[in-house]
Amino acid sequence: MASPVRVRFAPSPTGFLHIGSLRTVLYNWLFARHHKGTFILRVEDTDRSRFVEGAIENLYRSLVACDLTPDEGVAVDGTTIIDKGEYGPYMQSARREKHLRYAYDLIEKDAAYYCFCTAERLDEVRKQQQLTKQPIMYDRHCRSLSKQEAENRAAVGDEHVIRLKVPTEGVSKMHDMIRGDVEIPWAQVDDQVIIKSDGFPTYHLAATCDDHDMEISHVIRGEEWLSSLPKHLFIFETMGWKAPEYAHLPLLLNADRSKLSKRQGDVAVEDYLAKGYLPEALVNFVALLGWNPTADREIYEKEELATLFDITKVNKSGAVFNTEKLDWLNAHYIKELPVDDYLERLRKGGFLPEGIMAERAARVVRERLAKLSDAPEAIAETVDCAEYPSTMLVWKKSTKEEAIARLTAIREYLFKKNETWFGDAVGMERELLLWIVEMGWGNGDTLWPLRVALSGREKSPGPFELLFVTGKDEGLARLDAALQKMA
RNA sequence: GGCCCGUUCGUCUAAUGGCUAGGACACUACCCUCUCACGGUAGGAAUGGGGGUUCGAAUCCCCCACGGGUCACCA
Repeated sequence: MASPVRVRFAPSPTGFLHIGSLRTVLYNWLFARHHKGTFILRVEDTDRSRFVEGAIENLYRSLVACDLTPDEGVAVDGTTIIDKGEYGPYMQSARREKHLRYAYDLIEKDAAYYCFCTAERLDEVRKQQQLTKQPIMYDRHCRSLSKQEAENRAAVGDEHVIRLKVPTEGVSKMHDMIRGDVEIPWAQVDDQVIIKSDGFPTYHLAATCDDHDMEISHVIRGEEWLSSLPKHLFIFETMGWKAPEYAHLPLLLNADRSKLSKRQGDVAVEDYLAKGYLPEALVNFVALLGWNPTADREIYEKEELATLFDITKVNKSGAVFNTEKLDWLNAHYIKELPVDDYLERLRKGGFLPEGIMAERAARVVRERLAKLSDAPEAIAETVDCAEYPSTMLVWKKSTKEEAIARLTAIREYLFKKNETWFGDAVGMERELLLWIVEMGWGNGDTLWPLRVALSGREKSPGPFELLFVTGKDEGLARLDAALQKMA
């Protein structure tokens, strides 16, 4: 009689979807799908000072773009933010009354207390602790206040917070699905503020209460939360609630192994998407950062990952976010796209210049793209004939006279073809190669001048592909220009 | 600094006591070839160090080193 699996992603609306968060989202999503459970989006907006306008819409857009749309919770319908599901509200700030009630329950159960210490006093205490090299913690000054006195002061309007009254000795024993058993001495755990002086709860209270109320079965989150697990478990225990199971994911790192940060490159999913990384590639890549189902494959679809997913097999150590491999994966996905889909994505991303030649060039350069944003330059180089010296037209093992002869003959040959003949690069190649053999020529001395005449470049796509791009008239014009140069 | 977590090729990883530690990216060489790209083949490249346990250790235990996380009225 296993209870249904319900997992959540609970970001604070402070900006964009971080690439590390994408992996957290993905693992939650995979876990939910694997267990036929529900994936929930809850927005943790209890710190009003950090709220960023448009952040939720932005975040949600990234989730949708990666096809990781939550089943339940906060959603964006057009331009309005709505709740989807029976466990709302899913905007944490709207649950404030509940949090407050739970905080008073905790006081009732002698697991929390009022604290009237000023910021100045707290600063002073911290300074002292720093000087004497003591652990930096709240000195529990208000913990000994009588409940009656504290309540009176609070009732009179004395500015206060509510702190958790954690045990002071022994160890907190925890279990993590990835790391196994973990123990943290209570002496290391602070009397954390759970209700701020503005009356809003902090993460520790809000997240645990909401996880309980929303019947979250498994909490899959970043490793940075592991050290505060004792507090969370303490709340579950004193409230008499069944705690969810926990999995703390290893962090994503910069190349220098520090925590992945903005300083060293893009960290926003939207930035990667805007640069023309395909969501499929991004998801595939990020899934394999910290976990791998078989060891001898790199390409996986999301659905397949979901059936294979095993949270207990996730690595314990952080993974460097290495863009080189992402590029390779993305190039692979670009090559696998159906042509129409490929062109459509280029167009949507703003990477496809106007014009029939540009579209033809887009087909030709596809295999050279690591990301869609590479397309405009590649297309331009294929469409435009560069300025070049006449000497470039001569193949290394050939002569100017031979180049002129070949180009003249080719010009004549192409002149007799109709426009549709140029629409089939593969057909052209077959026929021209045969013709070259018939004429007793070599590929190099023929194709090199042809290709240079069409591209004006040492390096370029092949001559047949270039003819496909230019079409008949432009192709002939470029041959004429080449012959002119050598005249 | 206290506490917690971690440590397999440069990077992502596989191998949960038992073949010469496997794959991928990147790199190099070769092949294909009119150039580039694609593709193909091959190659170099790792169990942080030291002690144990065991017939046998990347794998289990201990110590050290190193890295990361955390120590807010932020999440």
